[in-house]
Amino acid sequence: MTNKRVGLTLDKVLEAALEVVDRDGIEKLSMRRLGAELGVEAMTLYHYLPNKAALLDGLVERVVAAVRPSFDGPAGEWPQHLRAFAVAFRDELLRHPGVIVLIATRPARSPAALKAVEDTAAALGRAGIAPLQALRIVNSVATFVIGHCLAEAATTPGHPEQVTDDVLDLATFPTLAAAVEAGLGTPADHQARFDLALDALLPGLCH
Amino acid sequence: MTNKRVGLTLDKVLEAALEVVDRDGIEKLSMRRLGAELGVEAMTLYHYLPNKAALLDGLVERVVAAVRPSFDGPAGEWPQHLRAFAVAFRDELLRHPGVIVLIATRPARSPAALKAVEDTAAALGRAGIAPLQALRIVNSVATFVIGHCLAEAATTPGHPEQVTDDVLDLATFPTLAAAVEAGLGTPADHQARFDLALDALLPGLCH
DNA sequence: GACCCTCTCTTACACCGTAAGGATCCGTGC
DNA sequence: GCACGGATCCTTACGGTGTAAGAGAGGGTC
Repeated sequence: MTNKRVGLTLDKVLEAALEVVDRDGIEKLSMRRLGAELGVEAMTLYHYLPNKAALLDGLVERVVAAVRPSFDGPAGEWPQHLRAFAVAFRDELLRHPGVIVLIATRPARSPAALKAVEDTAAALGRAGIAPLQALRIVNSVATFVIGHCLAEAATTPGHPEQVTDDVLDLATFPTLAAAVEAGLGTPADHQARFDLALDALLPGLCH
Repeated sequence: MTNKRVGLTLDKVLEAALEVVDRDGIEKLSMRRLGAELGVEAMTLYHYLPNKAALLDGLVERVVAAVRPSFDGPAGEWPQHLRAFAVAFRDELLRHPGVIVLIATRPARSPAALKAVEDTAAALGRAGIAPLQALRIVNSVATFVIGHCLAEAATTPGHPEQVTDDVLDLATFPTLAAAVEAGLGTPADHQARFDLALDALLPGLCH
């Protein structure tokens, strides 16, 4: 109709898509809605993307690329390196809850993501760990964070139905009820669970 | 058209749905297709289910209920209990790869699932662990298994594009290339990674 | 037979991803 | 100047989705 140039860019498209997902959830991200968000018809987006799968892949890449672990200790202390990565990864995932399932589902294979993995694994290699074992360690930490964040985001405030759902039957589920009473499912609990498991996993991975 | 009674049941519907997912993948599960599978129109299914979400929840419940950890050691050795649960859970998830993402996304809140959690947590409680801590431990193991299986199923043969994708550039990703050469991404590697992380996690959770 | 409840179907609506092709704009070469 | 060509945007259309609304058939009970 209007046919006015909007000055679109793949980057702008992805940014708008991430905005939609963060605001309305992943299930509300459609080509038509994203187009409307950008003041453009849905089909216009296909000038920047071959299909919707590429859009989702772009979101994954964008979020993964934003993970910036900050650890400036000596290169030899790779457990701390892994911990910094895990913490930074979780922080970024929780910033974009709707994208977590995408990350869990379509592993990032972009050069940037592969480079991050390669660098971390190479650091382990310099500590005398064989490549296969190094990648198992890195992947273990990554999948742990993803699994944790999926659970955390699924029971985080704003999401439908908490663990503390309806009244938990004290008689049939006493332990569960007591745990909910003690704070199960709260943000602090998620943080504590993350720390608990990470502190268990990391030392163990250094056999 | 035919309007013949088929003798449908919620159980039969769920079973057929699981069959479709196992055979064709979760994205091919639609009400119309499921109806066709059962010799019925799509809308007929709504006599057994309020909506599609309930169908997916039913699938989750069905798969979760099939997890039957077998450990007959003394009740006190709860780390072995948790290990048996983790192994049985993974086995069942890998039997239904299409359902994993559902399980990761919509936590099971059925009485049966809650009872399984309650029982495990209660066992930890008998070992002197506080309810909140017990549930953190149980949840840590569960989310770990889910995260691992998501990654495993996403790179399992039959799924699109392996890690060993195109030729991995030996120059830019030497560690990665070496790991792939050594068997990264094979079923044996996934098993090894699962064992590695589980052996790291469990002793650590017993602080 | 009359009734009612259970089961099934038909129709319809609003949404989805995207294939195909037309319209407009703009930079470049003549 | 002007024509051309590619980049950008739109329109239309097709087959798919979940599901709301209501019609109609089957079988059990009075």
